[in-house]
Amino acid sequence: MAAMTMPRRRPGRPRRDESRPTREVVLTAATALFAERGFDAVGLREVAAAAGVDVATVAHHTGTKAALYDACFARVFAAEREVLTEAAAQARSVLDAGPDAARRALHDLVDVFVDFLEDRPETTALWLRRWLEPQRHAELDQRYAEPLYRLVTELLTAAAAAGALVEPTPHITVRSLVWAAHGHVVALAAGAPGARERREFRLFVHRFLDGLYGPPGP
Amino acid sequence: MAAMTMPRRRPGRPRRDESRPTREVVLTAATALFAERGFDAVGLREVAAAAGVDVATVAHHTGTKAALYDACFARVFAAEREVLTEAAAQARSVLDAGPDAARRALHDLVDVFVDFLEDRPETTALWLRRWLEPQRHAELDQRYAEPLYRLVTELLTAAAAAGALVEPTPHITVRSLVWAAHGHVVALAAGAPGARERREFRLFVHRFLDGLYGPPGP
DNA sequence: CACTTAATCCAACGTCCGATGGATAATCGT
DNA sequence: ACGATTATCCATCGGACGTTGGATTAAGTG
Repeated sequence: MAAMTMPRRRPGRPRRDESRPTREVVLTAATALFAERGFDAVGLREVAAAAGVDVATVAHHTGTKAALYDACFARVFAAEREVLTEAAAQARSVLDAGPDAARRALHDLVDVFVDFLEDRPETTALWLRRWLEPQRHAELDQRYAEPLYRLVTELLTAAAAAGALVEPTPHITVRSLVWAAHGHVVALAAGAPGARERREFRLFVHRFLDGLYGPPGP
Repeated sequence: MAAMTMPRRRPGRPRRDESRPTREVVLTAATALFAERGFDAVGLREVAAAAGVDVATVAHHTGTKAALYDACFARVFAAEREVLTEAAAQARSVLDAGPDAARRALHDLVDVFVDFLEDRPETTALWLRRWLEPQRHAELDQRYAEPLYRLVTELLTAAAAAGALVEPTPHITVRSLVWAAHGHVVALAAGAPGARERREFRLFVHRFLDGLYGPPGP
């Protein structure tokens, strides 16, 4: 693999763990703690201990505590954006291949979303904290939240325009599904029995989406 | 009005504000602050200042900071429980008066719930904080959250048993509706245009509930 | 009037926090 | 071999925090 892009080791004292950049180790530890207890309840010494380094090392890699917080959010949300953007593009590509194909595409899209949240439950925790304290996350909003909502809302709108489904208020539908999914993750974390709950929630969402496919016949 | 139940003024230094008990003033101020920023980001001196008293007065009336926090939650959740319990009883009483009546009763029930949340948005904030940090609210769960969920879930189950609607997983439906409502309140707080959004969200929920009334005909 | 009771505030204590200056170690470039 | 560069830790500072002891005020009670 391209030796040109493989950066030669730079001068300086070597990292404690050569396998993973210290910054990544710190961010991972901090993300878990922030997700569980929030900005103010987590001390930098605690983050440092969880990452196996000194508090000054944390500061050296991520600056102030607020910058560390933002970096944790950005990393998680960027991963989510990547997954969803691709899934939405795939859904859109089969949108006008008939109502059945469109329906399956939307099912797949929400399944990808729910899979992602179940796999990385800290995403839900961070989103909830962001919603609770919008003033602390103003910039993140424009970079992640708004584009994602717009993406999926436009997808629903396009599906409705193509006659695939009936949807008078797509932005409310999207928002409600997103929140229902977060509620699902919280219920799982609170100890709801796992496998069955996961299956039933997907069926619930599918059933709900199918309800949008035109009014019931007479 | 019963002079017997009207307590004579007890000895001691009079309150600053004779019209409202100091404890209530403190709880109201603390609730707003905790809802907005959470337990750790709010200082007792800040609460005291918002209530117009000294920090020692706060301690005198509510004990430790954790006790003050719990008292705020209990007050808000008790109000919610009161409203919902009555609305659920009313819905249940007309449940077997035919599908149309049952449908209207469920619409009314969720309207009461959404009305309450819109009226007191701090309820949503406190619920989200409780979900994020369940270990801090173990006792509140048993007193408020579980009974409420059980109440509404059993209502849906009874409605399904009476043949009024089709509902394979009532607990998931209830939870999803609750979370969608909280998402609605958060969107309103974030600046979504008010009156229209309120109307559309109710229509959305009604539409969703109506989708449970049997599968679409062939 | 004296005594009790209740509400309020002031001042202080010990603790923990985020941030920082500076020392040390290990690697690279020359 | 030697300075430059980077990573790491130790020690510390000023400030904010929750909590508490004790003084003060104003009412009821006898």
